[in-house]
Amino acid sequence: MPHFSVPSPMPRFSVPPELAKRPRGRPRKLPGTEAEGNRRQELMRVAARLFRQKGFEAVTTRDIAAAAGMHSGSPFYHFETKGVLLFAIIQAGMQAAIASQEAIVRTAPSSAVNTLRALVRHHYEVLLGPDSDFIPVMLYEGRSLSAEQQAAITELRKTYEAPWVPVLQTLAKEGALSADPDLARLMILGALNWSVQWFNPQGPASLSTLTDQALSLFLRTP
Amino acid sequence: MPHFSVPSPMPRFSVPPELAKRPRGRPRKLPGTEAEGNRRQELMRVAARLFRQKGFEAVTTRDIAAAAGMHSGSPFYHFETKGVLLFAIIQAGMQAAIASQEAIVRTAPSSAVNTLRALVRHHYEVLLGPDSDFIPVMLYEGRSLSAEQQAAITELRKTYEAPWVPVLQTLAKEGALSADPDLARLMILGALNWSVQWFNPQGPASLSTLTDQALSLFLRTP
DNA sequence: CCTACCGATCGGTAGG
DNA sequence: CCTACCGATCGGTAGG
Repeated sequence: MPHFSVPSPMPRFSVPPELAKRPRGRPRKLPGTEAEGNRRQELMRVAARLFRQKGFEAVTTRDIAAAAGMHSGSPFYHFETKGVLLFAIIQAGMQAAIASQEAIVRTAPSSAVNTLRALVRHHYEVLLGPDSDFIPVMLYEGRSLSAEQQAAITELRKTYEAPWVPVLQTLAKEGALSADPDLARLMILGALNWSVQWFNPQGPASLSTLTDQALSLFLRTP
Repeated sequence: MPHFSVPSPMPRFSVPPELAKRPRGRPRKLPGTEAEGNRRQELMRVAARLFRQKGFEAVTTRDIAAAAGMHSGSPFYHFETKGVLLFAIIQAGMQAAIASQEAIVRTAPSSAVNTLRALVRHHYEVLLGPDSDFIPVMLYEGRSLSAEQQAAITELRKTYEAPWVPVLQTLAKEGALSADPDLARLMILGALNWSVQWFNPQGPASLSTLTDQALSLFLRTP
């Protein structure tokens, strides 16, 4: 007699589909079930970190589940598909970045130069600051979204970039910026976004240094 | 009697491994078998286009085979693994870019500003010109390489960026560049590399326009 | 380079 | 959220 009894597998009959129907999937979120929202946000946090590190396609839903301390099927309780999870991350990241940027623009508009400085500094924070994986995921994994999802994110990007437009136009008029403001915006944001590829938080350059150097590079201050 | 005879499947016996051994895989390339090199390059070309469009992980070896007009197993006659194919693309792209850049630097060194202009223009060509998928694949898919492969590519990148260093140092000394030359290099290359994300060949801006605008943005020419 | 295949893995799901 | 599973697909391979 073996000490451990092997659990005899229940025979699985294939259930006729018409009898198998019953409501499934995520129940509507009840107000007050805070804990569920916490698990959802935890999933987004760990998934964003993995997506940033290895890329959306290279990360499996099992990786994500394990990183969140769940079993393999459980992420699908919170997100219908892996793609919906990616979209939730990117959308939340953009909404947060838009909100914090707006707060900054509202409180620091002494001059066009200083406004640009605040925008650049904030952008670096969003890209490179602690716990900031959502925007890098948008920048480098947005391609994996569906066309409709991409269109929605494009709208958020326009909203995010909107405050940059008048500032760069003003600087061009003042002679501090010597390029077409629209192209300058694309080039400046490109220079900043690329820092995700090489920035080392343990390195010598701080976000303040990067901001100062970027302003020096792009603007001619007399 | 059915009109079409169903091919009776040959029973497949599992062959004892010690009897199944015989030389397999890519035969050594004989000198003169030009056609084989052509197929290999064609595979690299179509794979690079697909990798750029959809990302390395999202492209299957079957996609690549179909795009090259082959059957699903045939790419593995030319490349041991999908990863080796990616590495071949990136390595070839870097070697070609280093060679063409060197030719440019050798023939146009009238001044530091003009040398930078030639470097920028050449870099745009490599990123956005016709049939130029290899470098964008390096920029955005290099993460899928193994650590050793990445180290090899990093060496090639250093070689590629080497001519930029003295030019930017000279411009800084001349007062035409107002930022640390090393950070400036990272930011300028970032601004250029990001153009892969938004540049539209059918749009209004030509590569010459981009080059002029970039120089105006980064340099203060009196 | 084709044919025919395999083991592993993956996103996702039924049912609880 | 767990258990137990499935169909599809994927990179890769033996043999020719």
